[in-house]
Amino acid sequence: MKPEFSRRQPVNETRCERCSLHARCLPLGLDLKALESFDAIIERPRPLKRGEALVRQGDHFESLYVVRSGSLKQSVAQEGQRDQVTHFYLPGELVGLDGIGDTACYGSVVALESAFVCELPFSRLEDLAERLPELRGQLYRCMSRELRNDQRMMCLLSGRTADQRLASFVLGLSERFRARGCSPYCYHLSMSRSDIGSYLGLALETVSRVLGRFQDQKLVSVEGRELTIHEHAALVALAEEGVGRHSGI
Amino acid sequence: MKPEFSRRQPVNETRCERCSLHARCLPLGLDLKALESFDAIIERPRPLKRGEALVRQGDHFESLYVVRSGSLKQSVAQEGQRDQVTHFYLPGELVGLDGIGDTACYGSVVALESAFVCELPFSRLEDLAERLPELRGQLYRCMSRELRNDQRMMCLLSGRTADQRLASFVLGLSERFRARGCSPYCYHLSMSRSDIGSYLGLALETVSRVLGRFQDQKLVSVEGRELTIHEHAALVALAEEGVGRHSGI
DNA sequence: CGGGGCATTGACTAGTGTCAACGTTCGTGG
DNA sequence: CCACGAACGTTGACACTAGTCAATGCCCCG
Repeated sequence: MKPEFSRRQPVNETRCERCSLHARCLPLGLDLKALESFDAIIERPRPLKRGEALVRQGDHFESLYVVRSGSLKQSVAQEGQRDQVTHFYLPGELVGLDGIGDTACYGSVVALESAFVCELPFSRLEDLAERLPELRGQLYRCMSRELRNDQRMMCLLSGRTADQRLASFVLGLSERFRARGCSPYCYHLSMSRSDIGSYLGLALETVSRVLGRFQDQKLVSVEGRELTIHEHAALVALAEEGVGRHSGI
Repeated sequence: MKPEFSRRQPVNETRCERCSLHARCLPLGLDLKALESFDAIIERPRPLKRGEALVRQGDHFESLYVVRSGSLKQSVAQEGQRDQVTHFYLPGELVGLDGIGDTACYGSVVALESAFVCELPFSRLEDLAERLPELRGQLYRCMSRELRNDQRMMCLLSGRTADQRLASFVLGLSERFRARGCSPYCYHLSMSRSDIGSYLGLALETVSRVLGRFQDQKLVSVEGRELTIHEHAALVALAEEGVGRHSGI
């Protein structure tokens, strides 16, 4: 019988060395000795319940976090405007990079379901990076990758139709699940339609309608939050289709 | 008579020590000795003519660049879709952070007018950062700041009306000019309406119409590419107004 | 002087947002 | 264990923002 993560003492389970996310996590490429030093600065994982906040907008920035299990969303509150969801985080992803060098955290990060995270106090991470060139490189790479992701998102938001946005979203999650060894064709949406809408710049009603349409067209099946992809290629074609908004070719 | 930058031998003019952008540039906070090491790795500035490319999408990533004068835009070409403008760069700003850790440059960067840039070969910058903790910190801070900017942009694109986007855009440029010691109330737009539209996720006709409306409302004057802000406060109010799209409060 | 890029303006319309009503699921507490 | 309420999701009707297409004018450069 496989021991269930949340039932066991988390302390031992979280040694990086033994962590199943090792291959996709920040310390990628560190040798064993370096990995141990890295391991030593991790604050032992914090369990979060659905809806619980990991950081709140405006909190003093102190740490990065890596998702170990579960999923989270980042959202920013603006001037009497509805909260805007800016990121979803899956296991192995790094939370908080946008707070570096700023006093306060840019947005709130909230668990979408039960989750565990590892905390990396940034000052200790910086000290360690001084001695470990590999770690430094990894940090740069992570931030840069995030910059590229954000830019892809900007392109998505400014140039594409609702259908294209949702196709990209569904495919993006699929890819991220695949990379984690989960099924890329059948997965669970831990976020609400409203979260998806906020993230994609659409009304939640539009999200619902477009997913319904995708289902009618047999591209996917959606049952509540369970999503199955039937026509991957068609979704890709849709997402990349030349005729977005202000297309002009 | 003030010597004009572009007429003099650029080699001497570009010593960081003497550079007027010193206070807003990457080596901020380095002591004199460190500054000299930093100076030593800079490839001497490249002049660019309007429309000339600094990097092309897909080029092998090798260097970061700092704008010394003039302005540039980054744009990414996607699958048979019109190019999408993702950034405008003003003097002192760092170009290319999104290429770190990737083999290829994410987008093309093109001069919007005559411009000079300093080239920082990344491998040499990394070596130097090993010895200079201050420089490391600056790099992190720059990347993180860019992450925050991109996120602000994502919020703008996904939640706000055309009027709000343009108000934010005009104010954002104003702020950036102010920080550089230029007039925040009267400045030159080096980009076309089409570039602005692409950047803001609007049709160029919409940009033109909204700027026209702002002018009718006496918020700004626009004559070609010369822009004057008359009612700063009103623009701020407009940009922050709670009723964007899918507002719901 | 002519041409090409850029900007403006108008007419029309498609795509989404908004509002509203209703259905479904889940969790809580009696 | 069941009943209730709240949160979430779906669907329809309608309105309106912003995109598209098209015509025209302006300005700079060769």
